[in-house]
Amino acid sequence: MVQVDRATSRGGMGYRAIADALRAEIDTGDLAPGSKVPSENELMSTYGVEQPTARRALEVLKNEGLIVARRGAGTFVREFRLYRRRSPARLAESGWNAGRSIWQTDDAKRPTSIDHIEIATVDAPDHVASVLGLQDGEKAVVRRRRYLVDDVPIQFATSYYPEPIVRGTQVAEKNTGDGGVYARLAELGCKPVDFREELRSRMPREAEAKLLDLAQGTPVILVVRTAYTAGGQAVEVNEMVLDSSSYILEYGFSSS
Amino acid sequence: MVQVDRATSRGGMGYRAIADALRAEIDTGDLAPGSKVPSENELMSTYGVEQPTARRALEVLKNEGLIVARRGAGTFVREFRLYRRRSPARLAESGWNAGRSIWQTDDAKRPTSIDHIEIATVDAPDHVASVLGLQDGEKAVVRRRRYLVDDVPIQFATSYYPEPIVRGTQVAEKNTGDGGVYARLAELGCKPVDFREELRSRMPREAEAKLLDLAQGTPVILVVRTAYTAGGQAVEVNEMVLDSSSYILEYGFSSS
DNA sequence: TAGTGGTCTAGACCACAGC
DNA sequence: CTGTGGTCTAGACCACTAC
Repeated sequence: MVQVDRATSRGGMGYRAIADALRAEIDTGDLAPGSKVPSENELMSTYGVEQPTARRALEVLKNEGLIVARRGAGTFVREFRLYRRRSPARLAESGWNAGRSIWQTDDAKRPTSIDHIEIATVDAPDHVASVLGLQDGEKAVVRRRRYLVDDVPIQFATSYYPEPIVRGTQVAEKNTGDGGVYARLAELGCKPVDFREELRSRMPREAEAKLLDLAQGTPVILVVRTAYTAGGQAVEVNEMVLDSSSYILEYGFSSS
Repeated sequence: MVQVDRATSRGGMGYRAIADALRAEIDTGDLAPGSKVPSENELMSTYGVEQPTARRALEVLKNEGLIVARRGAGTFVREFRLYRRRSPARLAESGWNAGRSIWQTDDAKRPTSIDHIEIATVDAPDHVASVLGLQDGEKAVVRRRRYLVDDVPIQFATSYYPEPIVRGTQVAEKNTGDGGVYARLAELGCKPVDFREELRSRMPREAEAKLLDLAQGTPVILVVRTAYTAGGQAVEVNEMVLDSSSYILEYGFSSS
């Protein structure tokens, strides 16, 4: 009796091979975005495997962010709709920058909104206190809010400001007035003029996935913006959590 | 006889609850980076579940990028070592930008190298040809290479240049000479002075995961840099694939 | 009600690391 | 050799969706 390598071939296909086959169909477009992927039952008969094995194949593609399952309905190839964020924002104007982009978006007319606004005065986390130069006992005003495009959440942001500077101003109120927080800071003699943004990407924590309604296999992009006055003082730290499946980030700069 | 909701509680814990418990231990530091996570056998007896269930719990954390399994050895809490990439590079010099960063790195003395260098003349992909303004039939010189830090691959980059411009120059050779490609382009009257970088993040394709030796649950960051001459002509498109677990990206800019 | 995805058991065997 | 992670079967039951 011939003994077949069970873990790898077993004469049939393993869940990896099934995942590869489906992924290939997605890549070539045979399975177009939005279309239905074969059900577990169909995979079982097509590839001659049991349900858990068929299931694991789909699990792989879910974790790669290629498909989404809807219980009772089926599993579908994922569709993406990207939103472009430019830093600095003036990049949106024409210039060498107006040329063709690698990825196309159509954000111009998509309705945007904000919800979940929360304002508080807190002891800032150590890393934030350090950047803002807060002394022992000095607090921070924190503003949290969620951004939506087409009523879909795509970003959650948490901004910190030195409490001694913004105490009693509109920075600590829901309505920050014309020009927003930066205009208020300017009136306080702390106009932000230099900016640094630090970025990372990783898989989301559970709370982040819930807040942004992320599908399995969707990383988040962490953007931390620090704003400095002309004097070099940091007056804002803004920690943003972005749904990576909804964003293209764009930066522009010139050599000296 | 009391009927317990089987899918959720069953009296014991589901794989999600087990994953939550382990994740909490990682978050609090009870399970420190590098330390060994309970084996499948231990989870089975601790939580009174079968092996596949214990296994699925670990699978969740793997897909979140929190742990890595080494067959025969065990499963371990992941350790990260971050490398900082600054754009523009001059940000490295002092100034308002020299202040404390949110994430700390120690790249200064880590040895970096390049391998897998490949150079070819090809028909550029449509989106690249469009950006470079290539006419029908005009080709592109493409340079591919992989970047390593501490002999660990962290980035794979593919650069395209208009073949009519760089034909027969060192841009199309392995050794690009002093100052690299940008110095050669300058000599050709095509000095890059303006830059745009577009970023995305997503889970890696299989080929990307292999090339960068990525652990499960590790997204990639896609960076596409387009370089323009003073005349506004695009002379380089550089598509980079970054291991998100190894990188912090930093951008700086000033208002007006 | 039928079909689809989601969870779990019970048990088997394979591949690999470390002692 | 033992223990660890990796793969698979066979069969059960639950929860949800669409008809």
